[in-house]
Amino acid sequence: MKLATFNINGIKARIEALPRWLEAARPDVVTLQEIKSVDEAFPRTLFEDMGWRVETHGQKSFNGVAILSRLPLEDVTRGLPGDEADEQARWIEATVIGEGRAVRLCGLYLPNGNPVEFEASGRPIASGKYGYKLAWMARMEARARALLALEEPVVLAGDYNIIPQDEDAARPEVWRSDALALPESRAAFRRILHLGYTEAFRAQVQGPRHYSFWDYQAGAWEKNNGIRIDHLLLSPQAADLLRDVKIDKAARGEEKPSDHVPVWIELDA
DNA sequence: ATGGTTGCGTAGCAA
Repeated sequence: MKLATFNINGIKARIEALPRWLEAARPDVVTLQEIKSVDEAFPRTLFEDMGWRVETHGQKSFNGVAILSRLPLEDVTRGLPGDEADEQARWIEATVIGEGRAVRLCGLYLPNGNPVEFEASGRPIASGKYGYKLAWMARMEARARALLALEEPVVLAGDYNIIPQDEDAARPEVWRSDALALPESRAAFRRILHLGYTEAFRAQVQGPRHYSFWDYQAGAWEKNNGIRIDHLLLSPQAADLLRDVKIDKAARGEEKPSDHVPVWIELDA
């Protein structure tokens, strides 16, 4: 089973690039982030005509996640539990029915968290967008813990807006006081990992200069000034099935690209 | 130091 995650930065803007990538990469399932569309405006039939099942959790103008699948999906749920008042569309789950076995798949778009406010002492203040990010991650930790209790293959795939370590940025010094790299953000990410998840990419690839996002500005792509913020976390039962992982870097160099590239894994399922 | 870009939606925010 080939599972991918792809922050497309707007379905309307990627109406050509996304189908092109799907045809070339042929994943079985894809979680999409930043569809930036309400469910009714998502071009569902375009993908259904290509053979994809389509499940969206959209929102006007911002955020929005979706799952496209060639395999059957069951028990689709929308929204991250833990805050009924949260209206941001950043979480979708489905059970993917593979040939061998089923995988519980979560597609997530973790809050960016910028701008961060600081006290005079230099300590970040956990309020506003940064506070929302940390609170959201605490809710995700609870959901990730509950999913582990299933003792089944679980994949948490998406745009985490977390640079896990300095080696995951071309210019780590630029990100020191950014919500994507602040110690509290990284610690919250590690807390989820340390529940018992495996980060798929780092299970197979070591070392610097592996990125999944390059800013549109200031020639970031041309200078390879990127960051690695799109991740797939695997429960132990999923990690045991991991065969291959790849960041599809070439997608960033194609026509009208997203600022993120797809990351995919191959599971023995 | 500043501006550098793209998307959504048609101003200004988000990233």
